Amino acid sequence: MYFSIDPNGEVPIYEQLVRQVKLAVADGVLVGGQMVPSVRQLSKDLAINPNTIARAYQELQSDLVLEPLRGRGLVVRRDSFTRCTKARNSLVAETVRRALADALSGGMSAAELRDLFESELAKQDVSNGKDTKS
Amino acid sequence: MYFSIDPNGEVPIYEQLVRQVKLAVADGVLVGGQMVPSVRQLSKDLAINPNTIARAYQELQSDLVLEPLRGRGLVVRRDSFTRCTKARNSLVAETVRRALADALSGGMSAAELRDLFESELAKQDVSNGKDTKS
Amino acid sequence: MYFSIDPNGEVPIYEQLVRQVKLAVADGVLVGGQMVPSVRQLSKDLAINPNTIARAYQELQSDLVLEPLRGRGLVVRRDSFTRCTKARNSLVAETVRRALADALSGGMSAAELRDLFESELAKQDVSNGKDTKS
Amino acid sequence: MYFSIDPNGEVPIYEQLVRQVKLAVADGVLVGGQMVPSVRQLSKDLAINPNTIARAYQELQSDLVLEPLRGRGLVVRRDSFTRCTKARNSLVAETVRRALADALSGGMSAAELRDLFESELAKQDVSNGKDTKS
DNA sequence: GTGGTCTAGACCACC
DNA sequence: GTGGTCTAGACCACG
Repeated sequence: MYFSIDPNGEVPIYEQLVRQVKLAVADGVLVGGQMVPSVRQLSKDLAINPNTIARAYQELQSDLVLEPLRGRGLVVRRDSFTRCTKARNSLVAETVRRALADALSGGMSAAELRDLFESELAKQDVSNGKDTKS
Repeated sequence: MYFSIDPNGEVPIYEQLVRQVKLAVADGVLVGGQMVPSVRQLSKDLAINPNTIARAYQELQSDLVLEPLRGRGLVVRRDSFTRCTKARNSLVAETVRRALADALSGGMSAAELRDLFESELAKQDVSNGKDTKS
Repeated sequence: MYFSIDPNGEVPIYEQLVRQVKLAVADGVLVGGQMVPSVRQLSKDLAINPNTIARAYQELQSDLVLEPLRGRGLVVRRDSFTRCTKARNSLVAETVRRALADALSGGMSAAELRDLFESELAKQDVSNGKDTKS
Repeated sequence: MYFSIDPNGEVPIYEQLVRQVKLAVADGVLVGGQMVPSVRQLSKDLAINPNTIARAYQELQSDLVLEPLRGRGLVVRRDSFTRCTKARNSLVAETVRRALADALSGGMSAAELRDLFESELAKQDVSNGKDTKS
């Protein structure tokens, strides 16, 4: 289970991590009870400062997604699947809402918008389709 | 023609302004040759620091949306409609793309996603319907 | 409005700050809309690293006690009084509960416990009485 | 005589053990000369790392609560009852003091505080009453 | 001026 | 080994 980080993107690194962990839980890639990579390990793998990883893990704890096994590491909470699914839904809904608001206030018709949505969906769904189908 | 600014939102105030001007041009609410409010005027109307307005207008000039009318203010460039429409399209496309990426990597099915999109579209399209239809 | 920090105590500095801010809001010393000292200012006043202050303020934001006025600083949210009062109550209740649990499981009688409580209350209430009464 | 450990609580496991042993001595559940369970035994019973048990027992020896019986294990010192009672008292007093400090600095009135104390006392005293009385 | 992010490196407690 | 805390200092975006 690995994460892909864009250190030069506009969204902070720690937030990319937080989001990806939540999405992974919602997707079922990370399941309750499973350990996440240690701070030091991830730090090496992603070539990112340990403090940045720690901050992401910290936020995931206060969001009740991870919990500490003291002295041993961090695990995904068993009750976090529902929470992460909800988080995913509101995250996506919010982004969709922003897209709609911009589109409509910019005079884009509902038809154009729907076309754009479907074409983008076709692109991304295909590329992920193989994994999803298996 | 007024703008609605959310001073506590996550997107910077100056960027909200830039975006709203571009969307207004794409929508046809602002047309070539039309003057935009003066920095001082907008600053009072929106209760926002004049520097922030100035920064937005400056960016709109370097984006070739506005141009100065020597000593009299700023006007919408006559060739900016196409440009703003393109900007709107790529802006919306980008947001849609992000929503799709998050949704799919979080295990949301294409069907769920489409439902969410349509329901949000129904909400916002209805509320804007009157203006759009005219 | 100043805070008293014990840098050598067992509780982390940033948490002492978080708690004191919440208690100050519950007490009415900090009211909605009021600005809190800037990170740099507090950092100088308390002789504490700015990052530590920032972390406390960060937590206070995610706890919906503070909100940013972008570019200008942080203010107490107008709806945080109730929240902080509740936080105070559960904080105190939790501590009392722990004291009771230890006392009873250690064979201390309810009478002894009540005496101890009243005597400590007399001590601290007197010392704060003057300020409270005014 | 068994201990109840919360491995995810905020207080370290070894300290929970130390405290519970002292409280048991103060309560009279553990008396001078009595043996405590072996490290290996407790480790299995509580599903806790033996090192953690060992650390707690070590601390209890340096606190003069336990003493080794050469080659046979650890026993409660005959003079430890008074010591543990004092430890219990200062432990409880300290916790009460912290609760009071937080309550008063958070604007909670002495009356509210007393109510809270009595209600919590009623709860816990009732539930422990049967055991205590027997 | 404000807060936010990231890096670097040190030290600690816990298991 | 694990995470947690703190310090130091740099850089950035925002108003």
